[in-house]
Amino acid sequence: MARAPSALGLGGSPLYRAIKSQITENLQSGEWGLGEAIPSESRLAERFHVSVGTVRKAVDELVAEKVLVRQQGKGTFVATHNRDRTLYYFFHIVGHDETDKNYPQVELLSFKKDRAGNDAAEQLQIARGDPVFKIQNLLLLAGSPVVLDDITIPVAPFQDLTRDIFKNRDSTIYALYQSRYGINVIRSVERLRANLADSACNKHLGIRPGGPVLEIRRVAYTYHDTPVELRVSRVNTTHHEYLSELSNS
Amino acid sequence: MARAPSALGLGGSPLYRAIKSQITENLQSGEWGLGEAIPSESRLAERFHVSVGTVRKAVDELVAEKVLVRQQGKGTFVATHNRDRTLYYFFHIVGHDETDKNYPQVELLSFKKDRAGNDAAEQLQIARGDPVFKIQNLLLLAGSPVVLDDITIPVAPFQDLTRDIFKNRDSTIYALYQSRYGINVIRSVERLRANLADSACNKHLGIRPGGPVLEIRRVAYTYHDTPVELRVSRVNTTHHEYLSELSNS
DNA sequence: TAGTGGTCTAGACCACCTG
DNA sequence: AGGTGGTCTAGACCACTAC
Repeated sequence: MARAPSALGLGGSPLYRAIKSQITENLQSGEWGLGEAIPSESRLAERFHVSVGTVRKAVDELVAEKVLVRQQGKGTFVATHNRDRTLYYFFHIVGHDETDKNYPQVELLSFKKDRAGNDAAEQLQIARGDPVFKIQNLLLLAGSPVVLDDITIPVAPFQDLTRDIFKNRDSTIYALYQSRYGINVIRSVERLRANLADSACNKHLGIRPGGPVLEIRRVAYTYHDTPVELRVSRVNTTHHEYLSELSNS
Repeated sequence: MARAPSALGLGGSPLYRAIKSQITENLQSGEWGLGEAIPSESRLAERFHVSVGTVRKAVDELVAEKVLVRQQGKGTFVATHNRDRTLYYFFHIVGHDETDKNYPQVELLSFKKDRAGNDAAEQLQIARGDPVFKIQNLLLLAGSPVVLDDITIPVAPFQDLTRDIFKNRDSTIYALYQSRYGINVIRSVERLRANLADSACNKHLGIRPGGPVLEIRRVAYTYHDTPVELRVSRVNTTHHEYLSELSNS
């Protein structure tokens, strides 16, 4: 019953990786939209001329990467960046007693077009002076200001973005990137350090000058390790903290 | 060619979970020691009376949990908590430019037996007043003091631990827990906040009083979510920072 | 009842390592 | 050459969901 091995596995990589790539391409091309079901495993197996087991292995990895979601008896669906998912995947600020499970309230402080400085250009892998959007957000938890976000994104992938579009988004910022611009944030690197409050922290977070403030510098990436966004957050850790869970599964 | 389904899958859970449990038990009982190879997949399949594919699925999960390590052509080995692995899995302090790939130098400042206070008791899920070891460590990176660790562990699982055993360990602290006490740290939860330096930070980390210091409170867990260790770290983030990578794979 | 994902089997060949 | 893990196939039955 053996079949031709590696029939499609060009470049020496296993077949299921090739299948995974093809599925990813269909995802990116929009053939299967957000939240929709993709074809059943047996149909995919026919379409790609491989066995169901091979499709399963490809889908397994995409599920592990949270790109797809399986539902037994129903089908396999394209994951969406909704509040339940993204927010708590990339948002790590909780109350000291961790009871804070409310969504943060967001206040847009400023939205402007600017040019990339040295640091932003390097982090976003664009040229210095390239146009970027600079956005300042204030996050309130249980009514009090806790996080001050300075977001920098290149203009290029977000051409038609305006203050109104940004402000009137339905859900999270990453959901906006995904639904309107087809950009899927799948990875982030955060660097944290302790600082002393400057006037902005004092003004917006109510930390007294010279008080402690947690600074988080995050770069968010999409496929192929392409940087999408640089975000510098300043956190008032008087009643909240940054939560990092490291498990193995 | 069908076989009796769920022949061993007691309790409604899939067979490969049962196999996984049996492998884990053999691991914990010490039948297969650290760094040793476990029997080949075909032998395990015979031993447990299942097919190789089922064994593979069980081993897959244990590999994902970093309990086992596969090496093509050689075999499957029991993971060890050596510097290459644990250290960089649970140690997140890097230089601002991330060039710091040197092992930290450790200086033991104090080691004493004490009784658990309210907070430690709660975090470690033991009774208030239960005996604990309290250990203070100073970590130097590139020669300068950067991290001050206050470690609290229950005496119970570490009965015969002494200052000498602790100080003269071969490798990392978690490797000691594993090799001498059979306790495998597999998960940790860290909570970070910004503080102002106290006298201890000033004395050991050279931060001026009132300077910013990053505080990390970590609880490390072994199997069944049993807490093993409470560790409060104070970090001088003048030239170093806490690195958190969140990917999906 | 029909379709989907979830589990399990049995056996093939490949890539890699060791002797 | 023989053993090990890595990939792939083909087909079975189960559990769940929808109609």
